[in-house]
Amino acid sequence: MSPSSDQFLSQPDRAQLRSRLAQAGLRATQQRIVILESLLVLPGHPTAEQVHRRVVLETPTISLGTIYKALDSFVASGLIKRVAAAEGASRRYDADCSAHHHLYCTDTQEIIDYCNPQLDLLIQEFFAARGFQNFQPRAFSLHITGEKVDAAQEIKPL
Amino acid sequence: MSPSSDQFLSQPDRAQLRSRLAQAGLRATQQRIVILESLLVLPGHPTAEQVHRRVVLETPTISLGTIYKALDSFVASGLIKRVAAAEGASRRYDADCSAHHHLYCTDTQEIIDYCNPQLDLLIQEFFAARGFQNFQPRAFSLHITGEKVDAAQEIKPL
DNA sequence: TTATCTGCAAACAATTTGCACCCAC
DNA sequence: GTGGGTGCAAATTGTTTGCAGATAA
Repeated sequence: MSPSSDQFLSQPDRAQLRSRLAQAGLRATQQRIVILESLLVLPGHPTAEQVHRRVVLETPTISLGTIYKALDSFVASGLIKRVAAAEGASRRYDADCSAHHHLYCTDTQEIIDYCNPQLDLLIQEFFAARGFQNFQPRAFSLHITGEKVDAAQEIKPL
Repeated sequence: MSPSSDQFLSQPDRAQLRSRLAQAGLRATQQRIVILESLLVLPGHPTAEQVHRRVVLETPTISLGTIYKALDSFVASGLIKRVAAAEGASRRYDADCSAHHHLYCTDTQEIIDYCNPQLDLLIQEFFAARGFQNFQPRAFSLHITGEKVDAAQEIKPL
């Protein structure tokens, strides 16, 4: 996270968000800019409702339907992804499309990004050695369930 | 899979299903027995609808509501699990609660079980060496997306 | 200018709930 | 016998759709 702590739309600023939308071939409307910004800023991979709750603070007239339509078009263009989750009723989204893994906190329902290139390599090498019989893999992602703990607490091996 | 190919309820027979339900502390009703059997037999991790479609063949008066209630109680008791999925609108369930991974076929939407103790060990060792800072892991599961292919086709490394 | 997006409201789909009756323990 | 389960229908929740007016390119 970069500095600045005051108002909305500070660090991933409008110009950056605009170009991100443009690169994905999407029209950079006010609504989409704020929606994308919320996806980047909200922790734990938000639902449409959670995005809406944040976005109305800035753009009070925005409708939930617009959130759904924007999220659909973001996913269709590859700008964001739907997150695989076993819990909950609502769809959740991830603005980070680079390869990474997820930590599922059973207490808070948060889904936390976990990136570890060494682990990726380890798994890739494993599959290169003994791969699959009737399946062509394209990508993989590790889902680790557990609980968030204080920095102070001891963490036991799995 | 064991032999026999005639009618429903052959290999995981009623007695076994009964005791599985009993062990989970659930009443072994006719409906629950057939629902649990369908979960074990249907490929690719079914939705409530898919379970219902199979179960009505055997028990025509069973209602979709009963399927939902049964699935809820199965999950609550730990008999089955909800499956993490990024695609689709409906919840999907897994009757196998032992540690295993999933192959997500982007063509058929099937979710195929993948079990590999060597891989599990490799990942466990990796986390034992350099684990997490603020997260206590309890379990992990690898999600591999790709496509099913014929046995004949060549499979390329990821 | 014009194709696309937005906001609203209605429609839809998936899941849950309430309740009278039934059945496994 | 009785507490929990079933079936039905109605209610709720999450998401999609249709369309008239607004707006980015």
